[in-house]
Amino acid sequence: MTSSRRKKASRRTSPSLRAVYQRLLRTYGAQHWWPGDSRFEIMVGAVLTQNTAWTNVERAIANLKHARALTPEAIVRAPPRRLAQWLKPSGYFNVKAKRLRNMCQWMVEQGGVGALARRNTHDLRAALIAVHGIGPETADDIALYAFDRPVFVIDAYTRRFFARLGMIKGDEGYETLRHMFEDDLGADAQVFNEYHALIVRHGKDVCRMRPRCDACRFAGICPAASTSQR
DNA sequence: ACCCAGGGTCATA
DNA sequence: TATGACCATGGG
Repeated sequence: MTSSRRKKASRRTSPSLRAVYQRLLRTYGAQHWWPGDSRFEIMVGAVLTQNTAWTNVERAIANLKHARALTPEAIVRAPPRRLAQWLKPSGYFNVKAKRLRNMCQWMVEQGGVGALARRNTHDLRAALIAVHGIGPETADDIALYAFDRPVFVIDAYTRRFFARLGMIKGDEGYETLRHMFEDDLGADAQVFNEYHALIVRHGKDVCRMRPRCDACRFAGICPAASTSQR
């Protein structure tokens, strides 16, 4: 502890989650998530995009549409072989065929999309996670983007991004982070919707936790750029 | 040729 | 609790 003066508070006050959000929004504009024409299509996309590039998911969904199989009933009815074939472009097609069928079977049992929409957020989330093949992130994608619930989605981009900003460690548990964000921002589905989409957009663009990150500097939120760039 | 993508499950230790 | 293997296609 030298006697040298230190800057008050911190040398650079950690940006608030709100401030980061505004930054991203100004930089990239509204993302209009989730791509999809119906609640069900969004649910299907959430399962198919697990560890998979979205462009591949679009092809699989197009296959389902052309086969007129984009309903829970049609998917439950479809021969497993055929379903896997439709899903082929999205990768992991054998696994995803089962997961998608599990979800659709569950939906039919629960009374369909309309019945799900009437459930409270907590129950809906728990029920989704209970489906084999739907983990916390996929469940939250569905809760937020298909059912407009104020649930903050935590994904790899979110961890990397905020860890880089020094706002989290990065290895916290899923629920820990989710509550952290939700408590800070307040339950606002519209903000959560846009925020997560912007984080993904920013991450997809350039930011991959490299020594240099042009996207972060462009957005003015890179820690390394805080002194030099605006 | 290599790396990775809008994860989740299962088997080990 | 915490790693590692596995799933599989398509784009950079």
